[in-house]
Amino acid sequence: MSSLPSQLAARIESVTGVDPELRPATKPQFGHFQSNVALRLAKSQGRPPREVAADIVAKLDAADLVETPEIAGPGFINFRLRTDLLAKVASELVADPHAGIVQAVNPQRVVIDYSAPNVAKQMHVGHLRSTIIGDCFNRVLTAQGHTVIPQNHIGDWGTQFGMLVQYIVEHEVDVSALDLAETEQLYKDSKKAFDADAEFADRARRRVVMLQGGDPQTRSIWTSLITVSLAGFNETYDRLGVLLTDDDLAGESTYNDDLPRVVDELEADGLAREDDGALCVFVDGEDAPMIVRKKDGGYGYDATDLAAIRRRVGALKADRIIYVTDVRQHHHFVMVFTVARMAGFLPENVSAEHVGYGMVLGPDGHPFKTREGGTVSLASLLDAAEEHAAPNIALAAIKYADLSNGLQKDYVFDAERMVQTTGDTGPYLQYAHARVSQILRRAAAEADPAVDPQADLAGLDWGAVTVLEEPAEQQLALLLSRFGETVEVVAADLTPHKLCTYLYELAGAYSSFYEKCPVLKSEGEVRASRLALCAATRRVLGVGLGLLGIDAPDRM
RNA sequence: GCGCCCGUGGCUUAACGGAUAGAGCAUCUGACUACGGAUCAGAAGGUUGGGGGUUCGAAUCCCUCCGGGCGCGCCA
Repeated sequence: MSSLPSQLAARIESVTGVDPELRPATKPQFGHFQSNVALRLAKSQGRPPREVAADIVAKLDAADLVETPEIAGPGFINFRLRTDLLAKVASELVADPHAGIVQAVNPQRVVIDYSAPNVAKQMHVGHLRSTIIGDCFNRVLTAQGHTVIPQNHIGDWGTQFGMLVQYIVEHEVDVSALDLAETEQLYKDSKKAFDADAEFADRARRRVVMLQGGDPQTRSIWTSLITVSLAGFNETYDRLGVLLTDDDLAGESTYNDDLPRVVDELEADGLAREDDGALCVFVDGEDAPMIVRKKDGGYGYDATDLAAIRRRVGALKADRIIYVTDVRQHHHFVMVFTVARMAGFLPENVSAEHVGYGMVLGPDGHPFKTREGGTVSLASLLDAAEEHAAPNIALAAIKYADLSNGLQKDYVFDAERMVQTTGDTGPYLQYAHARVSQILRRAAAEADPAVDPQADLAGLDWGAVTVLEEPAEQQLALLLSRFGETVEVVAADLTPHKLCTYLYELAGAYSSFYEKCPVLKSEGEVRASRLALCAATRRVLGVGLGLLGIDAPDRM
């Protein structure tokens, strides 16, 4: 069942022949939805816009959906949904297993590449965004009925491991006894040795060859590093409350064996050729080539990403691939997608999108660094927020702050502002959810004193919304009806901030309703209807916050 | 040098070519024997960086200038 505006839009289009571009009304006096279709058609028809509009309204068959449309201003057509329809939609939200989220007609297999921390290093600010954003996409697309295949492309391969393993061998370190912070220190020490000591650097390079060749001792140490790292990552994922598990791991090393074959194919197809010692793919319109094999015979991340695409399309059977990395890599992915298309790794019917996000900035407005100039660990950010609020609220604050603005913009990490419970913040939404839960809890207890106050409120039967007399009730019902269409847009455009805006408006509409329309103190049908409206609000707020990866507490 | 992104009230920010540019914070007024005031109602605050152009209509599209960020062959 499609959303109300898409049903209405279809009816209008059957009259006009073109997309009516139905949009939520910009102002309450313009009704619920507006269309500018008459303005656009006026020119080609050579008639006054208002006349065209009147013609459309006369031919439109939608009395079961909307009141008589109004023609306003230069020729806009304003629509107001029937109140009984709004009541019906709101009533159905509570029992609907999908809470109004429209299920995909053609479910896809969607690969989402996100998080991607580096082995032997703690997760830092940069990983916060990738992890939170990717987690949100995962939840939204899953809720629509798609099969999401998360891919955690961890940095577990490359020259740095030669350096690190060599250092560990020479200093006889027992990796299994270390935690992630300690391996990160080892990494820094080995880097220092690598830069300062040419002989060590040579030994490190030979160690890379041993790693790739499968030398048992080297592999054993490498495996230990991964084990220690995963323990650290999983601790962070657990704290962040994200869906990633070890099943989603597909690090760079995964593709190691594919690289020669991938590159050979490119060369055989005539796409790749040697230039200045390196094997390159030149792309029209790009001044620099993609280097698929380095001068020294090694492979870089271009080759790895091509191999990953090939596997995601082939073995994982992806219909859509989404990459969540920082915006600076945008051009890299444009190149990878282009070359993958040229090589046939990425067929036309599989889409590939790069979602770039901006940087997290420190209080000074510059990229977040510690006082010593090092990277800020993700854990320390969580600690900072928890100084101001309980863990589940602090986490909501961080996630909401991260998701509520356009993704590609940088933002300043300001813990105190994020945890504010007033205004456009995560805790404000949680508060609205807690307040609506309180009303339902009290109503349940009044109806049956034996009811467990901790009972699952969603499991109770709250009846139907039958009365929408007050403007505040109508506005709340209208917003509830828009949940499905909002999720559709967010899933298509990968724009979580639109879901944030929606939920904030919903929480605001509920707060206004809460002030103007007593629920428990009202009587009879009005009381029953308002309780049902509360139940629907609680459900949509809860499910909506869940799509953002944010906890919706019944009390706080 | 080439390319991409950005510039919206004091601050943070929304707006898929449409009506009077919409919010939040901060500021100022109101509303508490309260369904949890962790709230609500309201006020004030904007020539959307400047200048041209296209359009019935531009924050949005095009040109140009100014300011800021990022990326440009063997790091990922």
